[in-house]
Amino acid sequence: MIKHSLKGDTMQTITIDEAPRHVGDEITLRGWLYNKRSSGKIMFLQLRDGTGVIQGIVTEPESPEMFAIADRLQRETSIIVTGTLREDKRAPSGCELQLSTLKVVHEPTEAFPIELTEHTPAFLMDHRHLWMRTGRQVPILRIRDAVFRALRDFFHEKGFVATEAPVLTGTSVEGTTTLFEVDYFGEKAYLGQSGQLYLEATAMALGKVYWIGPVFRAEKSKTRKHLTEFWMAEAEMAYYDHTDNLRLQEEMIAYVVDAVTTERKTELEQLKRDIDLLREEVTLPFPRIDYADAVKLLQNAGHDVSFGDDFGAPQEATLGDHFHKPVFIERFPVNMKPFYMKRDPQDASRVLAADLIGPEGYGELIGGSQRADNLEELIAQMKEKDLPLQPYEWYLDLRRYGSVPHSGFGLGVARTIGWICGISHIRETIPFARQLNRLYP
RNA sequence: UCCUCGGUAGCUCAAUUGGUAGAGCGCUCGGCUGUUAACCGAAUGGUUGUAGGUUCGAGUCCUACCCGGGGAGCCA
Repeated sequence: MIKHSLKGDTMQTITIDEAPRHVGDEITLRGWLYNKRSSGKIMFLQLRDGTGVIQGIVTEPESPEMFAIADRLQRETSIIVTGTLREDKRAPSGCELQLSTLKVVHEPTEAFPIELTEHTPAFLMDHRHLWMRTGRQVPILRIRDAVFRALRDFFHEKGFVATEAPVLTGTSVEGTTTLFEVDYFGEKAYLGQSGQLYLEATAMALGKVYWIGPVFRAEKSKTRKHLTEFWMAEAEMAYYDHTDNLRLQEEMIAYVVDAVTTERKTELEQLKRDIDLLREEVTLPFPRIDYADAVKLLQNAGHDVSFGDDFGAPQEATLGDHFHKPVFIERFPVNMKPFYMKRDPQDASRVLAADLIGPEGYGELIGGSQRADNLEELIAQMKEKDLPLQPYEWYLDLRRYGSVPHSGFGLGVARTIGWICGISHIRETIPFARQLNRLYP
């Protein structure tokens, strides 16, 4: 609400999501014409403003001039309307606006390209800047906002400090083949694919830290689960061991789902998401399964996997279906994972790492581990992977000056949003997806 | 990089064995006082992805290339 009369009577400007609280009031709405239907001398204007869609009514006998103007308006004309709100079962949203004034702000010069009927994904992605105004896209992006806010609230309540990792880096965490290279004043630099190493340093300064930021992977992946630029929520905690790490992760997921299903219930319903199922999936604790047991489970389910294999999409789907919940796969063989993970003291062939596999086929939501904190062990692990020590001297310093047990993880935000929304492709979870064949718009 | 499917009107798709390229939607016009992606009627709309080949004749068959969808691998 922008202006409020003390008498509560005239010309309040409200947003559409506030409409149910203003039934009987004369109000102003500012938005865009989403669609138009008419039957002879009565016209139904579907108005959207980013918070929702509401129906406006114009009839010819009562207001012939306004009817004539409304009659010629195309979809996505920007308009400001005033009128009286009233309940009506026949209206799509349960209430509607009897228009008293209609002001045209801008009329489109051409027909709006996004029709309300079917389009191909390629066409929609080419028109992403316009597609995002329509249908499911508005609720999805509002849920994205709620997910980000829930993550920040969670970390704040847990005493974490928000921090940042640099996007431009001179070294890579896991190989340069998947890095975007940029020219940095004649030197090679790369767009960061993880903030983890930097967050380890920051955690030694601040205790518990997190950042939510973009990371970049130059992988030529063409799947519903991959983007080349995506947002990760990464956390790093001093004095947290592997068990503490998993407990924090599951609490975070449950917190986010609880917050989003409460705050964005309307949007989830618009997406036809089964909210009860979603809430049931995140009851704590999440199952934990040893990597070796996961291999056996998959073998019994008919998968051709053996110890030492990474799990592909079909295997992840089987695990998700088996538990009907997010499930931690823990203690992977060392050769499957990067150099910085801590070896399991009980079995040096395994690392204290866990991936969180989402239910319903959404794949890996989180990858995390306890980090190697002993200098000699870390150097030995780097040598096993043929990594040069020099670029990592600053990282090794963290093990030279007051090293402590510490753990962390990275959450794929887009995949999490895709799972919460129940949509099949994560390109719809970000305003402007960057993919193998997609750099426009 | 590999597998697979596809490219025909602005959009989504059809077109029999190789034989006159069509429909729905959108835009435009007309009709309808409760529409729900409204409905009904009319009109508009084409270098069939590109290049070459076979043929009396190619959207259809052949070759090469380009672009895209889905999936795999890799990963979050």
